[in-house]
Amino acid sequence: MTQGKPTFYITTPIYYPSDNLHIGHAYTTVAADTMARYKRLRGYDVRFLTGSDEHGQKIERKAKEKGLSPKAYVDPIVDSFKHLWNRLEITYDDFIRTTDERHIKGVQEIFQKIYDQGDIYKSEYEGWYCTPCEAFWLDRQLQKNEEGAWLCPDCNRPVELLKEESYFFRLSKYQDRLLKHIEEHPEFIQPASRRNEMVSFINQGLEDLCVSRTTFKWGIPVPTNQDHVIYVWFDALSNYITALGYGQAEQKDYQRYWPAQIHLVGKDIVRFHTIIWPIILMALDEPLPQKVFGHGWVLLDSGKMSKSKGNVVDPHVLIDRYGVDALRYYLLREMPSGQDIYYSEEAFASRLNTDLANDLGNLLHRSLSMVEKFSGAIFHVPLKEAEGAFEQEVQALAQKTIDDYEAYMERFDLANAHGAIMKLVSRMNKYVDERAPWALAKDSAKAEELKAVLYHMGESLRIATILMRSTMPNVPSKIFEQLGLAERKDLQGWEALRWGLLPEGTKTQKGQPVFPRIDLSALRAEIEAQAQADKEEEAVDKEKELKPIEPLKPEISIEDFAKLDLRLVEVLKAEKVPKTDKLLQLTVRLGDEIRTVVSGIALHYEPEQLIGKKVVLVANLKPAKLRGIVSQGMILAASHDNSLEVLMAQTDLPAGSQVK
RNA sequence: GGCGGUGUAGCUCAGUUGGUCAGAGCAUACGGUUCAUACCCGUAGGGUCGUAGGUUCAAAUCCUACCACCGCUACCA
Repeated sequence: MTQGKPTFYITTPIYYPSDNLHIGHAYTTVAADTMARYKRLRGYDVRFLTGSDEHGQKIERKAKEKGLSPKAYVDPIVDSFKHLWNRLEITYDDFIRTTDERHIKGVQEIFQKIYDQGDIYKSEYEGWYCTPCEAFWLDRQLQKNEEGAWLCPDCNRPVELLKEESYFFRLSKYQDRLLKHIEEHPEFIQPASRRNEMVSFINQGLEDLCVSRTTFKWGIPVPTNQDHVIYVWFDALSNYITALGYGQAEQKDYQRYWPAQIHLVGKDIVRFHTIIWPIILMALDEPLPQKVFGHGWVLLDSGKMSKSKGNVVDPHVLIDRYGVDALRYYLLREMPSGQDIYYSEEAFASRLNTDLANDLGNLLHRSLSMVEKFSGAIFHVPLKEAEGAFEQEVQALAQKTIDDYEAYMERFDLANAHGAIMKLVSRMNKYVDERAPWALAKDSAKAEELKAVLYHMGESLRIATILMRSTMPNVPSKIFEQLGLAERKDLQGWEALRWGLLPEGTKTQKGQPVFPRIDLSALRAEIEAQAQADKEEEAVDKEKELKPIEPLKPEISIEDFAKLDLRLVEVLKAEKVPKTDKLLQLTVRLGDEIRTVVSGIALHYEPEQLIGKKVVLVANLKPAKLRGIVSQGMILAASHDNSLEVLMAQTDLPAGSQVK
């Protein structure tokens, strides 16, 4: 049936069901869907995959808190994913869950194969683990906060030191091959800035990757060792091929669709997709995907959107308010290729008004009004002689628009692809003005010219609407209907992207405007009111809220504590360490001894605020060099989130007093 | 600290290999039109193209230094 057609396999990341999805996820999936629809329209045999990444300690814990099995906890969340994708009219061909039997089987096959050939080996892993992020971090990746606790570089929460027997994947063995591949295939990592980052990352040397865990159970067991669970990236990335049947009995789809044309991912996970994943495939001796495209983030004024910050924008609300077509258009039109955008509802509404309501919607509406008034609601094919320079220009631009759109889409430059369509629409509005059909209508000698003008308006709209079909699931068919082409499916497809197909006698059916204008001033007022309400609510919440504290460290004895020698010291001098953000160099007095201490508190204290104060020093800490300065001890401070306070004595105890 | 990137009109940004490159869209002001969803069309705004040098007949476009911001990476007792 579809034999012989070129295939196009596109994927989104599989999303983690720990919270609701926000418009950032919506962007990724809408972008992939638009590309999938575009390729289908162009006649490709498309396979579009999305899914959910359901394993891991975090899910296990959350489920336990709710008294549910992990699967039972995750099921409704996964349903909510599918519900959102349905509302956004995402036409995925397959939705893979990492809890699917097919995936589990496939991952175990993959793991076993690589293990058997010696690229996975058992060793012992000791490392810093961030529970919320479910990630181990290398020493050199960690950040240290002001009181010396190691922090996760991702979420800035404290990490724990864990030791366990683990399986390791020999990334290092494939390092050179990977680098060579990246250099020989410049299109493999897009955009180029990401490629450069990955190249420099690889050049620093890859360390073998820990690919199993024993600290939790909720995952895919290592086939030959049930104490171990296969860890996140090995599990998650494999979805792209297990969904096609890899490692299972039926591999027809794998034969057909692999390698993928594109993995669309957020820029934060480019590294995993361009280093770990290709190396897994190399170890399997399978071909690599053609392209990994790392898109930017949808940002809010208050910072990156993330689940933990809670500042999400609910796509459902936006769909209710503006409709799916408008939301999809906005996201794709505004996000510059590979860059971030700042989302605001006002910008969204403004874009909707200018592009869709004023330009496209209004062009349709005014065109049909004129056809009704001047031509009895019928399009006529004009005589060639009636076409002048303006008509030539319009026809040429229509063809250029098609070419540009296709060129941009091939480069995954969705913003410019949509911009190209709007250029045609804008030109047509100007064309109407230039040709003034209402004037032509008054002169019976210009009847043929009038036909030509109306025809060019209709034909441009038909072409622009075809180009919008990949983006907009609903409105195009309404436009075709109003143009009188509802029954002519043959004039709505990619093969109909040629000038002059609008048939003689087409009867228009003007309807309601397809994109109603948004009242911006009302919206601004509403946003204002909402912001005010949020603020008040937030203030109340803040008072009530008891944030969970960081987990306690293991118990110690009094002897352990006695090893610490804490002393009160007087700060004599304080100055910023040059070329650092966080470091202050303090000169402190301990009895009659003068010491230098470097402390990472510059973000919270001006040097003057500390001079003369009595602070607590870990006096017997082994000295260490920081930025070339020997730090003889460490100053104690309390911190929470982004606030920090250095502990100070309130009375006039002498410098050198013990703290215990 | 290393590597890379960015800094152009009020806002968002285009500007290939140096010579109509000083631009587009939005916003604003004024004018026009009436077919249209107070829409569309036109005109204007005088932005030292981050700063300071340099190369060149000629630089937003090349070089150097510096400043600011961003990304990756390292460091942060």
